[in-house]
Amino acid sequence: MSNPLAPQYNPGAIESDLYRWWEQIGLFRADGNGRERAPIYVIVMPPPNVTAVLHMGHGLNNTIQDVLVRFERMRGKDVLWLPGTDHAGIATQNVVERLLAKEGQTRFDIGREAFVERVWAHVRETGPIIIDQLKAIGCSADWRRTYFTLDDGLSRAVREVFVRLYEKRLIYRGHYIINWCPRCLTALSNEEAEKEEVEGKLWHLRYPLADGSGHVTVATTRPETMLGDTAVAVHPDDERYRALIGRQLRLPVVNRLVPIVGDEAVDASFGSGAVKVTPAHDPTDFEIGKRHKLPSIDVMTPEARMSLAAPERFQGLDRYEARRRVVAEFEAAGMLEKVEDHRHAVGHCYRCETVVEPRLSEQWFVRMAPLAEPALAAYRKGRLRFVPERRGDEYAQWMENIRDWCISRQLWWGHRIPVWYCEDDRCGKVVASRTDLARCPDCGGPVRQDEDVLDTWFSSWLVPFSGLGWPDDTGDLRRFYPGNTLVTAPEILFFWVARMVMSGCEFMHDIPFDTVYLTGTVRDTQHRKMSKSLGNGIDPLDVVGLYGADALRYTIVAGSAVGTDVIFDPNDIETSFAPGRNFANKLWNAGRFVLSNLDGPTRPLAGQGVDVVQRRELQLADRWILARCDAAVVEVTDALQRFRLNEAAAAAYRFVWSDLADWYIEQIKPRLYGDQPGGDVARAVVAQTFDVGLRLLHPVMPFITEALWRRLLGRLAHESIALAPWPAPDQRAADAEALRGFGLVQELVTAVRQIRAEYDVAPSQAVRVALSNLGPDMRGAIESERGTITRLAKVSELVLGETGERVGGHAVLTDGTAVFVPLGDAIDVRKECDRLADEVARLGKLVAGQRAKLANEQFVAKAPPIVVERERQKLATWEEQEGVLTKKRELLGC
RNA sequence: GGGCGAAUAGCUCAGCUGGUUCAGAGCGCCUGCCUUACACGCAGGAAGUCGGGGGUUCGAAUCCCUCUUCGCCCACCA
Repeated sequence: MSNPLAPQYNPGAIESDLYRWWEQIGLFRADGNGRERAPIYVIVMPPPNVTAVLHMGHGLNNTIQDVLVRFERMRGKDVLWLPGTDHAGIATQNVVERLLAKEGQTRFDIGREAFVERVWAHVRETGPIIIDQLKAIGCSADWRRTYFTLDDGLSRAVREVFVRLYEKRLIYRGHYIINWCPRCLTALSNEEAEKEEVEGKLWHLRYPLADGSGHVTVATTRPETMLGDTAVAVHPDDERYRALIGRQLRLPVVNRLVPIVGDEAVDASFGSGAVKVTPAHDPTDFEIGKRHKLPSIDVMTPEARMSLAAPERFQGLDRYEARRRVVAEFEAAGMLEKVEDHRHAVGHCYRCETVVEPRLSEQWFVRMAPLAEPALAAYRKGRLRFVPERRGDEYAQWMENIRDWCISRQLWWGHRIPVWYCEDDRCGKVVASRTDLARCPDCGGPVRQDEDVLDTWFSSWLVPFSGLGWPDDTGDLRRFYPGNTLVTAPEILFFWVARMVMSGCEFMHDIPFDTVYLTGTVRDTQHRKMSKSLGNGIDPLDVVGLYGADALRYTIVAGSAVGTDVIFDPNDIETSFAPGRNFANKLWNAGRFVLSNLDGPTRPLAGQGVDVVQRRELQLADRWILARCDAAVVEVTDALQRFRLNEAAAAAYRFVWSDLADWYIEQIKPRLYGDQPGGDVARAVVAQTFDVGLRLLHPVMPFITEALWRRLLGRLAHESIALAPWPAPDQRAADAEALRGFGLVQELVTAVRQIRAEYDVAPSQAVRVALSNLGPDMRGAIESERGTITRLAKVSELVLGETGERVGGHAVLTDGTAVFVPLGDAIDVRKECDRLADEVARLGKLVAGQRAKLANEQFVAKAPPIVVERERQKLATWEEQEGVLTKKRELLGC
């Protein structure tokens, strides 16, 4: 019959057509599955931090999500995959940079309104691109529900939450030292300021006493901030300095008098024991300043240049240039005591990696301790679990040491803070409002809205319910909250995951999900995180273009064990993704073979009709593959349930490639070609087992399995494998006898092939094979699989019993069956003797070791009886094999 | 500075509650095959003191201690 499929799998056209078709039949809609009384299952996904480009991390993350979603969907669960594509915050940063680059600008000076309009026009234009990319790798979310941060629905949720927290006094505003990015010109949360160890210096600077009677040495890593010093602090119990407390120092360079104060925060054992106090530029100093009512002098501009508060010759200098000048002036004045190397942690902006500047400013904060309490309790009670488990400790540790969340950002995009200030000085009312205000609700005077916007995560932490329509009481919300599983990247455990749990507890009175699966990170061969700036990334779409989405997905899944990172070599995409590419092609060709040998519906394997295949019609191989198939179902299902995606992929791979393609399909060829009877049975069994294989693989390789499945078994036009039932284990398929029997067939074929290869028997040359000492399993196997053996091992004649010849190749199978391949005088007797000697020696060692083990009274007494029995069996087998081979040696005259 | 993880074949990694998956897979490598599903394939093969050392146990890649090397998370000692 004609074969419509090309021998080489060509993913391109197939994949895009299939995706379109899936969308047409409403496959991904939770309300379109047509299931009843199904358990509820929700997976939400994180905001991609790049707007228009999918990177490998997202490829990984989304693939794993999709594998689990498809698995659950096939198991009949009502799946809602809520795709949270947040385009504010981080994403917008990228949009802005791309826009600027496109227009050759360094910044926009077009005013807030025009700017926001400009950015959002671009977002609207590029937004769908990431979705198209996710579609290209096969992600099956319900994209209609994709949310954008500035969507009306989401804005309502954000305001609702803000107002509620404000009214509960869990949101407050105040002057504190926050992390400031001088490049992004905004405040950052603690989590956004990534601490990184750097090699720095510790400068020891001398500050003279005002009366000229000596000096005090302070140690600092940041000399430039001394321009803003307003005191020097020492520990009140420090004998060296106690007498100096209350005295004045003359600050060099700026020539200002500052007091010496005593404060417990000072560690007398570090540096010189005296610390310069700069309340405007250091959190500790800020606290000291508050305790001693010291003035704060902000010597820097938002861009981290020296401000007008600094001496004139420093004004406008970059902070590092100012540092050099300050040090130089100290040195010139002989006030630089020494400089030491010093490793310390410095905060870096997580967007642009600029060194963060601690800066005193007025910001909005969320009081976190009350919110963390129930979120921590949920974990402690075991209601929330992490995969891998150890991530739970990180979660708990963060919750226990939680600090208030700085939520205001001095950016032009994102949600404006919904707070209005009355501009009438006599009123001065500050209102948080769910709706825009035009005038003061108290005095009716003019109002202005806070200029700041909210941290992008302030909308993201609400996604599990805001994405379902909250604060309205929607059907989605009742149905899908709480969900079950969150799959995401470990980098955003605190940014996002922990905060979602907190918001869920606070606003929905329940945790949003009970399981958090944290994926690994994609790294290059030097274990560096893949990133655009390093240029060590792989664009998943390149891989899709080259080998198809299924090849990408299989490779990703096969490589991601729980709790470990995934390593790819960006310089060798071909080798990196060869496993997936090869397997996709293998599957495709197995499918081609099966399809070209089916010419209509196959006979049912179970059920009532007259047509049903009877058990006695099954050959040993049929029973074997059915048993293997059942084992594969159990393995894959179990692995997916335990989030061991790599094991699921490996089990399905083994079943399809090793069992089905390498052995079963080879076995049934004569039957299919009509050279042997029973073609209809072979067709029925291969159709069923291949069908099961496709379904087991569908979550990992959706396109190719769908393409093959639709052509198989005369499916109806609207049927999709994605909605086919997940294969159930079938006790009736269990068949230990068939597994043993066909296992021996495999052993025998392999043994003959080995002998053939060993003695360079030409591939076209058939050989005779003689078997002796066979057990009952082997006899049964020969009876039903004689043809298989002779064909696969290229055997001209299979003789039971001795042949009387003595020159040839020997082997012995695990059941003790002796295999003899007579090779006449063509072979080197010496060589065979050596081979046998090696084999006997190997067995001899095993036997000796085993005897010693069993002679050990301790072992026999202490090991479980089952283990002891097993070891006895082993010994018996080895002894028998050794005996057979020793006899062979004697016959050969070795 | 505190907490955690990893080290297994040339490369990337599995090996889960100690004992029949116990030394594995894929890629790479060597040999032979264009056998009418597939050369992105088939058949065969070489290759590892399971990072070093010590311990527990009848038995350790697996559990404990220690050292070495990488990595991650957290951290206001200037």
